[in-house]
Amino acid sequence: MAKTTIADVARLADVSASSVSNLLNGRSQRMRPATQERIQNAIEALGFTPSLAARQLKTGHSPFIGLIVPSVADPFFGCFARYVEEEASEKGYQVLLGNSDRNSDREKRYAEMLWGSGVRGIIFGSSLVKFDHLADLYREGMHFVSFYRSAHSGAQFIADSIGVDNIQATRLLTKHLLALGHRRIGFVSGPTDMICRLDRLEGFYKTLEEANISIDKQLVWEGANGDFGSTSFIELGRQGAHYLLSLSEPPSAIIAINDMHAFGVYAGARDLGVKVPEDLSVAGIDDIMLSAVSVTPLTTIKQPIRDIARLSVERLIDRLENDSAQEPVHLMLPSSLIVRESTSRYAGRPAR
Amino acid sequence: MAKTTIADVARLADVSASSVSNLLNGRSQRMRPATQERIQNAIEALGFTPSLAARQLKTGHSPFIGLIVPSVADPFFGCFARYVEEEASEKGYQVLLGNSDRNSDREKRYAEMLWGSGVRGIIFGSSLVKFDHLADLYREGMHFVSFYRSAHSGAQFIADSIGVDNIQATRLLTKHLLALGHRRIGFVSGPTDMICRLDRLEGFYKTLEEANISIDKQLVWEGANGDFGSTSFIELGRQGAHYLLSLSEPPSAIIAINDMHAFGVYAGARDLGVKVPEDLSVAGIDDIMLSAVSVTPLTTIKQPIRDIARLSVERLIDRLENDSAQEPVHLMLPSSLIVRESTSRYAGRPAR
DNA sequence: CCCTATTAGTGTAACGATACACTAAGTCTT
DNA sequence: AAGACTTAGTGTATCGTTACACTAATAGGG
Repeated sequence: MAKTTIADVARLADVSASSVSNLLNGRSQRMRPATQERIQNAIEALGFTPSLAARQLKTGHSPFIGLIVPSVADPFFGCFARYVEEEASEKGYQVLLGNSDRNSDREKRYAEMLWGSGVRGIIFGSSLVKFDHLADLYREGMHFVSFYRSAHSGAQFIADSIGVDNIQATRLLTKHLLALGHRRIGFVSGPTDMICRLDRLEGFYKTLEEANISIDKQLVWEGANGDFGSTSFIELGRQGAHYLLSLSEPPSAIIAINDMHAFGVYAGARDLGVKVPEDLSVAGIDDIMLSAVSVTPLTTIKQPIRDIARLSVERLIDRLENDSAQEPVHLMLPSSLIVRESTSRYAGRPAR
Repeated sequence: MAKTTIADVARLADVSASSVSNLLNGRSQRMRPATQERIQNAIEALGFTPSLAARQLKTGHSPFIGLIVPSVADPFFGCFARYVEEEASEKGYQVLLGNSDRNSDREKRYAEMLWGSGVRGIIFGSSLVKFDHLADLYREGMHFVSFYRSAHSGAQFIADSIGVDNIQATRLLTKHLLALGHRRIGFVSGPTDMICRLDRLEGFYKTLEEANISIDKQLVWEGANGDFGSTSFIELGRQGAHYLLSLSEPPSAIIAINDMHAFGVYAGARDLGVKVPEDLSVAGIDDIMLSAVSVTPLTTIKQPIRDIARLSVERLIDRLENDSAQEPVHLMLPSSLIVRESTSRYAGRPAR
């Protein structure tokens, strides 16, 4: 119960505390194998584990990284969090989890708590358009890796980012629906406070333009801004579907900003007796686990989430350990269209 | 960039470091309001945050709690993790996340890492039947709160537990199906290495017995034990459905060990052209967010997950802060049956 | 107006590990 | 055999905070 210290080990092994410390820190070439073994035995006999607090106080860094996601209850971010934790754990780091609800105040408060805890690197699962709330911490020396924050943001500083090309993602989706004959395509985006959403919307608009289809702003549902945090993505998707399907000229296909919203669109369509895919094609982005096995398997864009998680952790740890003042890194991984059963050829009539 | 310390604050406010420390630790009655304000201003001017490492080294405890779940990628545990984080954050604690895949070695390794990091309390989202791998840490002084570990376990020690009555849960479900006329009821449990699963199975058996229905062990699918960790709950549910629906006398209803498995059963039924609920009734346990809005909304047992999370955090922090050597606490919260559309009256024929 | 309480602070020794400069032997080299 | 070098360690100050024992000054009571 009373904590065993390096001094206890030293006493038992009949060496100085310095030698124990040397062994612990890989300077084992500085002692004879016999001494090494004696220390090793003492460590095991006492069940000694070094105090991270003391170590951190002395060395100035801790084996923790922060992970801030909108909500780990969302399957996409839950999955991301899992891979991040797995990768970090393999590299000897532990993950401190925070849920931001995409609220910049919460992000800031959380990041500051982490700084106080000695954490010097944070992975963000979301990228708010506004990033300046973290500028102070960045200047103090905090490192950030953001899931998809491309270089085009006008922030006061630029963090590393890793993700997919979101413009390309919706381009693939839009082209797919156009090829199926759809001409009135709805878009359920929710609040466009994140860069990835802005880009997804842009890919959608661009592709329509290129196909010479006039853009009807009515077909883009951004949701109510107020109650965002408390309402789940599913519920938002449902509201979006209700809105779009109640238009005087409803769309025959809907792209949702992500798969959870798409499931909400399923639910909304079902509420109104609209059948997917017969009456309405639906497509999402993310390819969460459920999308493949839902009763109507969802057409979507697969994000290489495991790779993104792995690379994010690698990037962050590299920054942490070789505090290289390199240029920020922006990686864009390929994403791919996965056609399942939720999209079908335009039946020549509106959804309802 | 250079860390500001309590001494910097003291210098600026023209007081001793002790006074700053006193203010920081709520002993503000020991100084005049004017002094207090001077210190406060200095803290803000310098953007000072105390070093947790130093504080921890001195006081011996850290504002961290561990959370170990099978996988945060699973929506149920993701949701649990979110509520735990929220509650902990409100109480000034931060959450260190670990994914165990329900592997006791991983649990142990993780718990030891946490101990080394100064963490003195862990919340477990799963309760392996075997618990002894944590006995050493328990003796050293680690506190555990487990999601549902009832008193009946024959472990070397007993931790606090909070959860629902799982026997009651499957009793409600089984009675519901019996009332709908089902007599051959399948059960997709997956590996029964967790206490909650054992109890759920027990509730199922007991209720059948009470109804004088002979138990056919064939109807209980426990899955392959080997590849467990890597296979998702959905995939397991699907395999279970394939197995049960291919029996010479298939069941007309299936209870799944949780909602994710139930979605897997949906998928498995769909693979074989079996319609839910017309041909097959399906019920789950958990009531995750998706269950209410899936294309066939799922009949399930609602777990008061938010309350469980809240109480778990409260319990743990109480143990941490008032190291009361009280008796272990075992709380059982009520759960309730939620009937949706995935269960229907027995049609008088087997599923296929 | 002296003695005792109270108020408003301060000084110092830890907490446990580490890095660096140091030393006392032993080993080469020529 | 003397000097240089290597090996195998050790001593000590330090990281930033806190708890506790301490003190100086003011206030109150008789």
